[in-house]
Amino acid sequence: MLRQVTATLGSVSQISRPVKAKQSTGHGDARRERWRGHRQARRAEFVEAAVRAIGSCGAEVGMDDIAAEAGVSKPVLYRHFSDKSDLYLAVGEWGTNLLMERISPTLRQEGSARERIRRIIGTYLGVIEEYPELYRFVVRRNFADRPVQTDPVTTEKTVIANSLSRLLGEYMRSLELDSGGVEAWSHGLVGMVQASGDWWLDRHSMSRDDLTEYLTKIIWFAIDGVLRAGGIVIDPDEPLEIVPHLRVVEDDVD
Amino acid sequence: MLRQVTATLGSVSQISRPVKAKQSTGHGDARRERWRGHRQARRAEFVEAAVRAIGSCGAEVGMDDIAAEAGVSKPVLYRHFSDKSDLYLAVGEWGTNLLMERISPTLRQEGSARERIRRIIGTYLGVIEEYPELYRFVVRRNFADRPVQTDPVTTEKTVIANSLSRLLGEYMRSLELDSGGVEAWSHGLVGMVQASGDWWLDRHSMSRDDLTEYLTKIIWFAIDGVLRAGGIVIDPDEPLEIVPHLRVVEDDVD
DNA sequence: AATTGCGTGTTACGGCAAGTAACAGCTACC
DNA sequence: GGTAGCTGTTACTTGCCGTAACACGCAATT
Repeated sequence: MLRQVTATLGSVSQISRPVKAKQSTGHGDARRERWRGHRQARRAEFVEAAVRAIGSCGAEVGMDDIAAEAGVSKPVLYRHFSDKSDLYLAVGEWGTNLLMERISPTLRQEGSARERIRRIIGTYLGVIEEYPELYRFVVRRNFADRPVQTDPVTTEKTVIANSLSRLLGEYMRSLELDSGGVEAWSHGLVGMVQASGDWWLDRHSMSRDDLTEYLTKIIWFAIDGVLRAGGIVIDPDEPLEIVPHLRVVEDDVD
Repeated sequence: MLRQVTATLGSVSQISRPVKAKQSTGHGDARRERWRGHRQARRAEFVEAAVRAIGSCGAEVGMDDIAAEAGVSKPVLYRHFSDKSDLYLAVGEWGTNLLMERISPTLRQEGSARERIRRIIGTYLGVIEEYPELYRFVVRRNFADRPVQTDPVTTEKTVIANSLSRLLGEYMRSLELDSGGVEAWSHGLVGMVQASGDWWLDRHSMSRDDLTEYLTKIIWFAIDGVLRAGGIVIDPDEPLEIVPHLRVVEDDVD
């Protein structure tokens, strides 16, 4: 199960730090080429180890812990990750990937607008409930030393919010509505779900289904309001004719 | 200006770490009592120094920087703050306090529901725009070493969300609606505004007024939807008859 | 077959920032 | 005067990220 997800991680990693196409750099050497796949596999393996270490040690793992979990010593880790942030970022990608792998199929299923929202939120809450320590690790970021732009969570949240932006933007434009607020709304909605999940994870004062229902309700109202303001009324329980397709990271490559 | 805000900080600090009422503990000594006010003043002074240091050094200030800014050496700092988190928490409180000091008066003004929402959001965005480094410092938390419950931002966000909960809860109950989702919604809305602000601060891809307008719009739609679902319709531009009063931290003391 | 490139791995160290002795002086209560 | 509680210092320890230096293995080149 984990393996399947990780299998796709290599390509994702390429996105953040694209592999230099080093074929024919003077002394064209087949050796570097030969190892490339292996290096990716190794990286993924270490990311998995990190995920396991986070699960056992909690969100405050050190590099030594992760190295130990992977069964190697620290310098080995640093051959594959430039620094802690790099690894953390990879872990974040792993999490995003897992989340997307679970959300995508629900989007391909039939369902009304509200039902789709419900499934996305339910899936999200399910994931953070399943990996609470990983979630904390990713979300409670500790990168005071790094520039803001490279911050893992910001990056991951941005990825998700951007997907949502594209989705909403398409809808809005296809309905010929002003899409000026779409980006802000996307980031806002993502933040809303994240914050609620954060709070819920700490307190657990209601069931997951209840929270899912409450969030679905308010988000639907928000979207419905925007549509109504544009003169469009959609029945929340009618199947959607426009089927959305999430494009997560692939579009960002080229 | 800053001084005014800080003047109230002493009492806020008491909330998080209540001063042991040590009068008449065997050897009732007037000396401790005499210094108490002084210690609070000192703490506040250091918090201000920290805020200044954050402004100049950026969010990744060290304790040495702060000590230098305050014109003392590090151990002095540690006489007033048990550790870094303690100081950070105090800085967070300072920020929350500033925010609340600015929001409160706008709530006492007349205005429709939508206008009130707009003012709160606009004020919030104004504050984080005015203190971007401070904001990053507080929000991009780095406390992997501390238990989750004592996390500064969580604490501060919870404070705000709780105020909102009380506010919304009162409304809902006075309108005889189900208030079960109020807490989740509050945390969600706070997170939504925070996330949007975060994104906006990084990108600055639209004016503050535009973002305020977009957020106001979607939040109003959300609230309006909840009310309509309960059979209540409120004109967003009519003055509110039920005037809210924010009670921020005072209620948490006893 | 020998060399060379790129991977594997180790132990031990450097460096930076948080936090802590240990020490010394000042003021006001008792 | 003695002492409690503050003022302040320099110099240290600790912990963790990250690195230097060194050794081995395998396959491609020569």
